[in-house]
Amino acid sequence: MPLQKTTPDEIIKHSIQVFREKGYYRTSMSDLARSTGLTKGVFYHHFQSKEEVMIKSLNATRQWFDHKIFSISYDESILPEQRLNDMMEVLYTGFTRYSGGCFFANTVLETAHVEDTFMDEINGFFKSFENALRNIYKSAYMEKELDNVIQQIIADIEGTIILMQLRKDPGLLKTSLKRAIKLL
Amino acid sequence: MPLQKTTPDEIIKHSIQVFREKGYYRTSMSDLARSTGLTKGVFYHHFQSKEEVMIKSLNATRQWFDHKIFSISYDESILPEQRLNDMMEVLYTGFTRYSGGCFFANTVLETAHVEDTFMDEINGFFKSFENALRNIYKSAYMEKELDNVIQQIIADIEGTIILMQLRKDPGLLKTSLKRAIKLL
DNA sequence: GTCTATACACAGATAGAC
DNA sequence: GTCTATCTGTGTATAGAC
Repeated sequence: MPLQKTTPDEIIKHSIQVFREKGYYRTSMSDLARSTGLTKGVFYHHFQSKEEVMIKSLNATRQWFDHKIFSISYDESILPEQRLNDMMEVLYTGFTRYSGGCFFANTVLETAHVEDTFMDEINGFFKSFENALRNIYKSAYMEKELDNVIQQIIADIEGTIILMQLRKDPGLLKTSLKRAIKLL
Repeated sequence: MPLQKTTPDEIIKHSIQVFREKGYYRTSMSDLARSTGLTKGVFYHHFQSKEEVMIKSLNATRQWFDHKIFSISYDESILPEQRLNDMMEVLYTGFTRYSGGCFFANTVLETAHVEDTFMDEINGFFKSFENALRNIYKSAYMEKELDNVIQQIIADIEGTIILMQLRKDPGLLKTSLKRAIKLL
């Protein structure tokens, strides 16, 4: 079994960070290759196109959110209030530990009016986000009002992530997440 | 007095729309020229660089918001509730009449981690937005809570504009603006 | 003033030496 | 597998004919 210096997973991990910061169009294949210490030639040995790297980056990020964050919502052994607290805590880390804000929001704004190549992955993320919140807030709101509250929370968080990057102040996100907790 | 086929104002007006939809980096000088029916050569006769066109586009948009929307907040001859209603009505139009969402939010996410060329214009817009809201909500909230409410409203609106473009449903923005009105 | 041609850099992607 | 060289397209920007 031969040793492999660079696994696809490792390349994707670095690519995610570059895409998050620079965006899809502004990121070049050289940028992606360099971020893992590879040359373009080697990089193209692992992936066929920039589009493929992007889709796999979005998908890996989506899976990370599903497993590490949204899954908390469905752990019935814990009280809803505590689940929400835990989820918001990890959400904060997910959006601030590395720079670049929300990978999916960035990609919507960048590509929505140019191509719909990435819409499936993006829609999947926001559906999961919605469902996770819905599962927690459903006990506190009637069906009609529930949609509105979920919408408000996600909008507040995503909007705050914009302001956070503008002001370079992660503290803003903390207060946004507190507003969400207050709504339960 | 010679007739001029294309005024700088007209070029900027078209450029704004292209930038809003495609983003700064994805937009080429050919795109900008074509949007006003000019060739690249003529276009470069009017503007020196893409950066210059972008800054003038942001600035013109900022002035439009100042004059047409934010100014409503300071018209003391009208009741605060009515001023807020009017402002939200025009805000809705400003963000939905043409596609591309919020020019400034788009540009923050696209450029914030690449260059700070446009940060002055962007910061100016959000400061004006904040001040206009502050002037209306100041009577309803104590200084400490006021900041939080303003932050929440802007984040809600900007976040909703993302979701609106994802779902292609302008109705979402209507409900977001209603939430803002409810907070007064 | 307007258009054509073009310089130059860099993008995505491929070929082929080692 | 890794690297270098290269193809092809397109980007920003400029020069110069008309």
